[in-house]
Amino acid sequence: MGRHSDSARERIIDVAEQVVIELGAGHLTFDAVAAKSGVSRGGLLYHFPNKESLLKAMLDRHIERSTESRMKKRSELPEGVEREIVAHVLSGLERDVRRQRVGAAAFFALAAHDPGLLAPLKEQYRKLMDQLTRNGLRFERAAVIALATDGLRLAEVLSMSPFDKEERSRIVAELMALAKENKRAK
Amino acid sequence: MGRHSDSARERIIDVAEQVVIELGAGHLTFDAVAAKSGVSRGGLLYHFPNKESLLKAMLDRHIERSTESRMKKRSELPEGVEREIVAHVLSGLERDVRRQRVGAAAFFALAAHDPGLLAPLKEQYRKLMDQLTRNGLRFERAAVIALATDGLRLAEVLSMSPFDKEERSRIVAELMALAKENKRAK
DNA sequence: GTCTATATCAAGATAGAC
DNA sequence: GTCTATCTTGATATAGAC
Repeated sequence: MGRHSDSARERIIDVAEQVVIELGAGHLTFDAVAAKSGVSRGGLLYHFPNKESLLKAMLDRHIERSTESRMKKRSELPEGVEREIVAHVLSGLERDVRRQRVGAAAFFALAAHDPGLLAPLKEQYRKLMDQLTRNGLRFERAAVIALATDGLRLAEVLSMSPFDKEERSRIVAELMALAKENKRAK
Repeated sequence: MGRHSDSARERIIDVAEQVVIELGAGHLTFDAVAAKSGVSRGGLLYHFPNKESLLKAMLDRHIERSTESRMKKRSELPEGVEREIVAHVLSGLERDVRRQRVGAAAFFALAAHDPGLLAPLKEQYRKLMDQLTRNGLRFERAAVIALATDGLRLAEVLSMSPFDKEERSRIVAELMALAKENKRAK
């Protein structure tokens, strides 16, 4: 990476994300991306030989962004046992639902196409767990908090979360309490 | 419902589930179902005028089964504050991954097709929360445990759970402990 | 109530010009 | 590196026979 051709690639991914946001994952087609980007289908296929490669690129970008977002949150938090898990919760539940939706869309599209393509995420999750427990947070506690965070984000991304604003705050507060409580109990 | 034509409908849904299990959600087509069921495409379309209606039927069945499974577990458990949540955790994480996968597939296919179709699940989840907290379990605690359960199931259904058998047991044990601890703290 | 046959259409992918 | 044109496939839907 680093060539100037990257910009075209990146621009195409931008447009693909737009399409997903506006039309939904099921309507992400080369045609739609071509129309919106000004690039022809053939042009697109130079950069992404098939749809799978485009979806992978979208997923990769989402992973990168998620990690960046988490690191940013982390840098704003004081040191301590719960620093990593709190960064995960807060960055995972940030209020930019649109952005989350894009990642989820690539995710679902890949899951439908070939679940095997999600394998890299397993490795990713493993690394996350390592980081979360690095400072002494109990493994089980870290896992439960991380899983609940991801479950809530999933529900919200799919607009099927039944929780109102106040209930959501209470849930987030509970996650925080569980992260800290563990520290004391140690 | 209750007509004898129901059996044909049910059989078609059975086959559709089979296809999803064997080929993946992305390859669920009328053609594939027709080939496997002996019923022609035209015959299928009599029962399900379009793919969306088939997916909805699959999702409905999955919801029914999940509820049944939870109620069954519930009946095996002693009374107590944590009875409902424990039934949810245990039935949600039961080891029949194949069955879970079918529900998830219909779920993802609907999410890709039109996320709005998942709206009924919001109501469903609301009802679940009501049941979980009926016996005095704190709302936030119930939500966190339920969300973590669902997050773990999602990861497992997509074969992206990084946890081995022993780690999984520890996570489940932690969920149980959180359900009971809450009781004591009350 | 279930089938055959067929129409329509859109998507992914290819080949080769510029 | 990007384009046009074209090929192939397969999914959805319709009409009407049995």
